Amino acid sequence: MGNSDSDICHRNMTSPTMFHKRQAGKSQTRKSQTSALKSRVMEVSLAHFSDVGIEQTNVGDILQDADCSVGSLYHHFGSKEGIAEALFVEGVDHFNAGLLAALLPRRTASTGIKAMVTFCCEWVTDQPQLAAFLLSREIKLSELARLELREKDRAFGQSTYDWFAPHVKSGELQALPTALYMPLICGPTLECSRMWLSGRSARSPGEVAATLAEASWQSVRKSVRKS
Amino acid sequence: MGNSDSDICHRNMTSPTMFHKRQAGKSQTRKSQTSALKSRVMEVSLAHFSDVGIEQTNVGDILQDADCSVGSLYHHFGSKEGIAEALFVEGVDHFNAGLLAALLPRRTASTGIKAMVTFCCEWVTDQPQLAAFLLSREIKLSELARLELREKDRAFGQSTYDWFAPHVKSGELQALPTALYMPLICGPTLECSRMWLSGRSARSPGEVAATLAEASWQSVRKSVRKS
DNA sequence: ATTATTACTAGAACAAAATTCTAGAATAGT
DNA sequence: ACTATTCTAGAATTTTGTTCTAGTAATAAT
Repeated sequence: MGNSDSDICHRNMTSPTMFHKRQAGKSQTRKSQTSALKSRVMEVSLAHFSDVGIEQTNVGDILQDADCSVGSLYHHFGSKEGIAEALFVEGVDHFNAGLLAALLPRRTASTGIKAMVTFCCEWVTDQPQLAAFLLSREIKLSELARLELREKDRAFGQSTYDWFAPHVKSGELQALPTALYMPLICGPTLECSRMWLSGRSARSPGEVAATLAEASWQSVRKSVRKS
Repeated sequence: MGNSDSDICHRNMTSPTMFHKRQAGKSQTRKSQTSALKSRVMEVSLAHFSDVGIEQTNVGDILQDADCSVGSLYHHFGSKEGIAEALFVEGVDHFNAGLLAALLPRRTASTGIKAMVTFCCEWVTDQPQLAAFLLSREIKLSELARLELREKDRAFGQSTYDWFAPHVKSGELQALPTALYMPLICGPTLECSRMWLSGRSARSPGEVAATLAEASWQSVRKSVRKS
């Protein structure tokens, strides 16, 4: 309302560009610059998130450390939680893929189960920051990401179940509700990981991998006891 | 600087009281009113926290739902995180106390371990909100609370270990690094709980308690296999 | 009983931080 | 060449957590 010729006081009085501070990489394609920017933001954010938590991390620091502008960040991620969401999905993907790669080639029930546990232990020990982020907080996901993740979860569950089924049939593995295999096999390891990552335990999962693998195997194998 | 008689524009121009909206409970003692206020805040906060997370919860909503003033809230809790901290400590206390109460009276290794698992399952199923809050986020604790909790953790670990030790000696339980007992016994259950609480699994821990108890027992018992 | 001290309540003011908004630059598509 | 789209930029805005001053009830001290 009340726009006149003399009304020169627009919302933005300054020209936001003139020349760009950040066009350093002159010869690079825009595409690669963009994807580099996104990974920089995610990397920097992960460091902050796993250090002080999402809430305590402020966007300004991410901007500064990743040498990114407000506009770019909100263009690519939508919000601070959006960054967390992207990290979460990427992390789950990476973990699931690795676990399957460790499991599928095994031919016996015992080696398969133990490979799963061992993989968990190594993965957590190898990338403690990402592990801490995935294990310590439940991210508030958007509806879209929730569905995407649900589907991936389903596919992952199916793949593992396809591997389990023959061994259940052959009597090596107990027949259990599908939803119990993962918790029984990886639950103890993940719990140890949480302890270690939060400093409540000194022993890294890597150090106790063999013990955990044996114990978890005992919890799901089918066996007749002596006593 | 520059205070004069005419400088009547103080920081607070309004009298914040005059009469109080909230003095409804006339006959109650101040003490009980206060503690009622604190529990109201904690109850309301838990609902919000477990629903949308600490970050997404805004203080204004808590204030409104708990019918509390800004001043009171910050007097009692110091900050939003302070409320979370209080909830966390209270929750851990309650859980640990319950677990010990379930474990200590048992006389055999088998019944003790199974009682622990069963208790976990029931506790989570009985108070899903508190469980979701405790399981899904790692709270940023103050130094004071961290130490307090560390000490409680130590005492709890000691109590459980005192119960375990004789059974290890008698050969019923495996001799394991101390830090592994809890993860092996409760890890699968807690993992199932997370699944259920986040809607990824339909089966409540309560429904699968017996199966979990048996499996966890197999993972820590000492036994000679037939095969 | 009177006063001093402390614990608590109240909400306006403040500060800090997240996000929106407008606009310009690079790129892709026609 | 021109149009549409994606991306970058940072000032402006909004939101939200927290501080601050002031007043009230309860308790302790004199």
